Amino acid sequence: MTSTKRKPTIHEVAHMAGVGIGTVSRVINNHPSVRAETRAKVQQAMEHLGYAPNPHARRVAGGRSYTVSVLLPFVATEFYIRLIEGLEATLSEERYDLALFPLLTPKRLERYLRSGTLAYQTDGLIVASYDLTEHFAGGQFPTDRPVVLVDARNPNYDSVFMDNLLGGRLAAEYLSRFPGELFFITVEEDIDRVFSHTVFAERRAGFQQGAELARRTVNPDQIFHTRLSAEGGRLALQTFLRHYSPPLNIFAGADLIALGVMEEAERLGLRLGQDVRLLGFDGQPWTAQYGLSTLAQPVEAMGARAAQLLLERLQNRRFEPRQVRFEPHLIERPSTLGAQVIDSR
Amino acid sequence: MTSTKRKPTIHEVAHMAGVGIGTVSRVINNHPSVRAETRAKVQQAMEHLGYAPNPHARRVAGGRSYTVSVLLPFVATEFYIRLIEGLEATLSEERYDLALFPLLTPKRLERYLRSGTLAYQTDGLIVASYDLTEHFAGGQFPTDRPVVLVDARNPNYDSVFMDNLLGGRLAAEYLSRFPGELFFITVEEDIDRVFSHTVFAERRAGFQQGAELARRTVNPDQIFHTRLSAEGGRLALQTFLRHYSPPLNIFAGADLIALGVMEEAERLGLRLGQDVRLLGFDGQPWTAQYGLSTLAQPVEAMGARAAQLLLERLQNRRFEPRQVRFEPHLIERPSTLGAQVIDSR
DNA sequence: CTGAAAGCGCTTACAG
DNA sequence: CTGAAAGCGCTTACAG
Repeated sequence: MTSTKRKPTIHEVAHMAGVGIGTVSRVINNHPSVRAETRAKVQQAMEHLGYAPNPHARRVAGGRSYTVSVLLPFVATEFYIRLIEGLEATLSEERYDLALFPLLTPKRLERYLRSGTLAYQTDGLIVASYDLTEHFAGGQFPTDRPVVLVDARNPNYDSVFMDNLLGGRLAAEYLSRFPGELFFITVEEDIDRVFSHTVFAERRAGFQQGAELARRTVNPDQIFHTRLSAEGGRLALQTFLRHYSPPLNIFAGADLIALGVMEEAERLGLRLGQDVRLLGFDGQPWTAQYGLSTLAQPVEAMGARAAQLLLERLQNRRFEPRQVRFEPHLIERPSTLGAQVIDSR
Repeated sequence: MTSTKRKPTIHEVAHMAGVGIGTVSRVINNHPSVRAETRAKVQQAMEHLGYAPNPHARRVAGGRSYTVSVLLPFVATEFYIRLIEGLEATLSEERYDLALFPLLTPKRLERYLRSGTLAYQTDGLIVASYDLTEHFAGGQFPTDRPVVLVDARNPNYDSVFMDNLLGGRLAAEYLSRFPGELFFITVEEDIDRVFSHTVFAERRAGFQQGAELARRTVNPDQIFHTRLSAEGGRLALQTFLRHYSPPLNIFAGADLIALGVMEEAERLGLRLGQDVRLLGFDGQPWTAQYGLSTLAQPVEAMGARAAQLLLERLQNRRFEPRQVRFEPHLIERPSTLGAQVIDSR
C-alpha cells in the first residue's frame, strides 16, 4: 500500500468518454484508425481525470518492456547529458523508456547482461563510447536483444560514430595557419579503467597527420597527457610554457580541458587568441559564452540517430549492420581569432 | 515481438512441481508458510525450467513498482559506486529494484518528480549528497513517496549522513602532531552546478576548528580550492610549494585529490610521509595499495542503512524523521608515517 | 472506425 | 500449509 489515492484506469476514461477501453488504448498509442472526434472525446476524458497509463500493465499485455537500456560511462561530462537528451527525444516519441546503466565494472556488466530479468527489462541496448565486444567470447554481446553503438564503432553492430581522425586533422590544419608551435592535450585512461575507448587516440593520430600535411613538427613534449578535467588543461599549459614561449597553438582534446587552459592563461596574464590560440573539441553549449573555438560534435543528433537505428531493429527489420559517420565542424571564436589570421592556404 | 523464445511462466512451474500457482508465488516471495518440502519441489522446477518471474506482472498484480529511485550526482567517483552497492545489497534482499536517476539539471528533476508516470515507477526515493528541498516550495519534495537522504541531511526527512565536521577536526588534530604547517585542499563547486552540497565546506570548518584547538594557524594561502580531480591535487601541491617549504602536512578533502598530490610529490622527488605528509578522505579501496592515510567513510554501510530506513517507510510505518550519523575513522598508512611520529597529546 | 472479450503473468484474500 | 479463483490494467485480434 504505497500509493495514497487510487489512480484512474483506462476503464474510467472509457466510461467517461462513452467508448470502449480498446478505443482508449488506441488513442493512447496513436493508432491511426480513430476518428478525430472520438480521439478528442477520449483525450478530454483523460485530461479531466488526470489519467496516466500504467506502464507495467502495458508491458505485461504487450509482452515487451518498451524500454531501451543505455550503457554508458559513469562520468560527469556534458557530452552524455546531451547524448541522453538526443536518445530520449527520439525514443519517447515511440513511447519507449530509457534505462541508464552506468558502466562501473565488467563484473556488473556481465551480471546485468546475463541476468534472467534483463529479458524483461530491455527490448534493446544502446552502448555509448565503448566497443565492449572484446569483453565477451566471440566478440558478441551475450544477449539476443538488438544492440546499437554510439560514439563507438564495431563492424558487427549498428554504429553511430564521430570521425575523430578527421577532427584531429582539421584541428592541426587550422592551427597550422597561425605562427607558433603546435600543441596537443590528450586524455589518458586511468590505470584502473577497465573499459577503454579510442576516441582520444584517434584525435591524436589525426592531429599528427594534419601536422605532417602542413609540414609542421610536433615533438613529444608538445603533447601533454592528462585526465579529463579542467585542471588537466591548467597543468598542460604550465608544462608547455616551461620549454616554449608564446605564441602557442593548442588543440585541447576536449572542451573541458580547454577550459582549464583558458583559466590558467588568464591567471598568467596571457592573451587568448594571441599569446595562446586555443581550440577545443565537443562544442559544449558554454563554449559560446567563453569565446572558445571548438570542433563541435552534433551530439544530440548522434543520439537521435542511434535511437532511430535501434527502433528500426525493434521493428524486426533485418539488414546488415549499418555504420553512420558524423563529422565535427569548426566553430571559430575569439580563442583563436584574437589577432590577425595568417591564411597560408 | 522482441523476444526469441517464450519464457516459462509461473503456470509451467506450478504444473511441473505439481502445485498451484499460488504456492509458486509464495516460494518466490519467501512467504514463511510453505513447507520446506514443497518449497524444494518448486525451486527444483524453477531451476529446471530456467524460470525468472516477470517483474511487470508482479507490479501490476501487486499494485506497486517494487522499485526505488536513487537520485544522485552524475559524477565518476568511486563513492557512488560503493553507495549504490550498499543500497542494492539491502534492497535486493526484499526484491526491490534500483533505478538510477542522474541529477543533471533542475528542469529534468522537476519534470521527473511531477511526471504522471513517476507514480508507477517508484515506491520510494533515495537522494544522495544533496538536500534538494530548497528547490521546491515549502521545502518539501513534490511527491507522496517516502524520501530518504543519504550523504546529506534535512530535519524533515530520514537522513543518513557523515559527520564531516568531525572528520575535518580529526584531520587537523592528527596532522598537528607533526612538524610543519597545515594545509587543506577543498573542492569548490563548478559555477554551472545548480545542485550544491555542503560536504566540503563542513570538512573545512572542522579542519579550522581542529587547527585552532591545536593552536595552529592556517592562513588563507594554506587552503587551496579546486575541482574534484587528481589534477586539482597536483596544482595544489605546486601552489603550496611556491610559498612554503617542506615539511608540509596536507589534508586533501577527498582521496582522489590526494592521489594527485602523491603523483606530483613523486614527480618533484619529495618523500611522502616526510617532506609531505598527506591525509585523504573517503577510504577508497585503492588507498591501501597506494599507502595513503585516509579518513575512511563506511559508504556501503551508509547505503545499506539508508535502504533499510526506506524499506521501513515502505512498510507504512509512521515515525518522526530519523537522523543517522556516521563517523569517519582514521587509517594510518605510509603517507603520514614515513618518519617518526611526534605524539604531543 | 469501434466494442466486447480473451489474454498477458503475476498477487492475494478466501476457503479449506 | 495450499489450491482455485478473482483481479491488477492494459493490448490485441476478431467481429461487425
